[in-house]
Amino acid sequence: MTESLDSTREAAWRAYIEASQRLYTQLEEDLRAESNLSFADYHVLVLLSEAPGQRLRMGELASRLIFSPSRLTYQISSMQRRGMVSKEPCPDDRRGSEAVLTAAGLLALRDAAPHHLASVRTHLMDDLDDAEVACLTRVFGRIGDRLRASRSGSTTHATS
Amino acid sequence: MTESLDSTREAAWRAYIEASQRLYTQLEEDLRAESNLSFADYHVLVLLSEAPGQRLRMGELASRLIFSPSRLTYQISSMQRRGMVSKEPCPDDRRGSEAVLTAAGLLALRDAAPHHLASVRTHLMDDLDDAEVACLTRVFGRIGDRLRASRSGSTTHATS
DNA sequence: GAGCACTAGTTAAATTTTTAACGAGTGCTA
DNA sequence: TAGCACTCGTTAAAAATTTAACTAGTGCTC
Repeated sequence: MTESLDSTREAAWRAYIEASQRLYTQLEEDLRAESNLSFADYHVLVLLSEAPGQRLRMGELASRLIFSPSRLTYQISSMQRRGMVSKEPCPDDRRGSEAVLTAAGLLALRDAAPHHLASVRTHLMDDLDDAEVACLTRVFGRIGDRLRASRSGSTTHATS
Repeated sequence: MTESLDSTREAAWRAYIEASQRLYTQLEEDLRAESNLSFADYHVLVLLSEAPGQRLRMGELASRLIFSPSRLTYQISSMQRRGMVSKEPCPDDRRGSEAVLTAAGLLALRDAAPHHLASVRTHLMDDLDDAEVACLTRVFGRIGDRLRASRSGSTTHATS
């Protein structure tokens, strides 16, 4: 199966894909153990806590999380059951609704954050020197930008 | 929420986590569109194709895929239904079984590989210069090693 | 201002993944 | 060689995710 990826790049690809998977698994496990939150829960809490009014439209939240609409509906209603967010109809667009961070949600985030960030440090960041950090930021920033752009363009018009 | 991760590293972490998620989503989508395979299907096919006798013990396969045992059972039985693998009892250990690549499975891999690798190139590798490739290999190789090691150790003995 | 294409989000069903419990086999120890 | 702790992998039920309709609302165009 030696096709179209030189061996240097293939090694990079394999190292990346394996380590990413392991890292994600480990972070989820730590988060669950320390705070009883999933990675998605945590991410929702962070995004809402940073948003003006600590609230976001469902669609906006979905696109930032890279979640499908229906997945987000499920995610938010689960967090609603657990008291971390509430949902309010959107004032200017009666189709829409917004997810709002509750006091309990903010509390949960404040409790979880130190552990989670420590976990990110131990499993990833403490291993990296400054040049490597810069490299990751540059590489993944660029790739994220390109993917974000290609995805927003692709639905609208056909390939031709 | 400024705790325990300096802003440079926080930026790296955010860029990484977003781009990784987007990349994974994009690759899955491409793979499914071109070959009607999931990322997991493809990965199983690669591992089996490279294994001696094109066969692997369930446990071995699970640990390489970073899958839980039950998830692998499901994954393999799904691929079995689609004719890509078969399952045989393990000769030396009557508890065990091995997954074996079928001719159709190998065919499916050969069909899918060029498209998939092209997709890895377009969405990731073509953007990287040699220094960046080296950086990724080094960083993720190291992190993967550490996570692999910590995980195998952790079940056996307690923290003390 | 009626018709219509499009957007926002939800719901229902099917699929996948996790969690927990289990059946069978191994291999050590007494 | 009986007992027992442990491993291998599967199964069953619960939870999460995807896929495919579908409801309601928007905002154009005529």
